[in-house]
Amino acid sequence: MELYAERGFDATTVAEIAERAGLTERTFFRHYADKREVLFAGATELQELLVRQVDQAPAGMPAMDVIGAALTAMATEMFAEGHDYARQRQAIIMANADLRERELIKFAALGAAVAESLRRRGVTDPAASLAAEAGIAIFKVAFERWVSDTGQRSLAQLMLDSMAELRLVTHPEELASDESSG
Amino acid sequence: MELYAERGFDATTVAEIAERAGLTERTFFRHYADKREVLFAGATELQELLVRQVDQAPAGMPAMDVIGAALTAMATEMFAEGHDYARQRQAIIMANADLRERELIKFAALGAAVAESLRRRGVTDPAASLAAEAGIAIFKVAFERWVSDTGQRSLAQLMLDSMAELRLVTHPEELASDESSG
DNA sequence: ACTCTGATGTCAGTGACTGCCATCACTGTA
DNA sequence: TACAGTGATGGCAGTCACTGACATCAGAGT
Repeated sequence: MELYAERGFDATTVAEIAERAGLTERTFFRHYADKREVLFAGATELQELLVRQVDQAPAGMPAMDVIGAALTAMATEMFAEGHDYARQRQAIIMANADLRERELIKFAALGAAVAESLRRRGVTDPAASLAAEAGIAIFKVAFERWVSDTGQRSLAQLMLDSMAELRLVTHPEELASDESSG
Repeated sequence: MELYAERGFDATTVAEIAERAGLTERTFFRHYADKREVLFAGATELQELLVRQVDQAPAGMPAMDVIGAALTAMATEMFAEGHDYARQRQAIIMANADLRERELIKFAALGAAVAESLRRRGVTDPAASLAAEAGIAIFKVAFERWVSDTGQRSLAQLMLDSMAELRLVTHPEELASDESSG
């Protein structure tokens, strides 16, 4: 992380990382599948947490409500890791095309895992996929705001906001008077 | 494409591709940014077509309707490339993690471009992003079905189906009697 | 014949990643 | 203590994607 922040991702060699970490290049690749994985090590925990939330949601709850509850729960529990750390990591990721790719694959894996969890709840197949994708979209928007924001609002709150906005988009006939002000 | 299909993506070296194509390895990299790009060369055209459709949609049309019209138009115009070719390419892509990553980045670029196009129409920022993401989700589901299907139904029809299903997920209160039968 | 330009070939190099084998710390067993 | 097994690590050589620098060559214009 230090080296990536100092000189950028591309300009950092695995040999340098290994040296700074006090181990061999060979050993580095035994811990991380590739150079990028250093930045995405926590993604699996995040996925497990989200899936657990969906699995444990009360039966009969509508799919999007389950998603919403899981997302806000994740936002509260998970991102105690710190706003600054998340921001630095995100800056590194956004500065490099390969890292952006890897981030997308992580999101996709998240979506797939959530969809599978929804299916376990009895949600039918297209609905499960679409609800999961919508959830990921909500998460992306909220997370992006949280990172680029000065840090005033909590990730959980931003998650709720972005969820409400998705409803506005897909249910335009429900809107009262919000259209002209947004 | 031949080599990828014959012996797999990983087992195919750029040197082999260059030899089969009758050119140098160096020249290959002048045409394609990397080894994967061979399979995604057509993605830019697809993106331009989609953006053009959104840009040219009548003013005042709701965002999701614009997306829907653009997607079906794209489905009709674009995928005259052939079902078999698309299926072979998709098999190659799904068999390799790096290729799946690249596909996701292409989808993300598509989404970003569509969102930008929606913003040019005056759609406000969160709505534009979310509508675009929803459009991509619709496209993914429809495309996946089209590829894995025996080829009976057109991509355009599958696109309409998946779009209707997204509405069902996000507007559960509208459903008439479909829930128990799906 | 000359020049300019763009596409290609040639060559050497960097760096990510892998396979193979030796080493070493640690654990359980006699 | 001695011994064997196991898991993590180091060391080393190799493959291969990808890049930069330079030479070459074909075609267009003059």
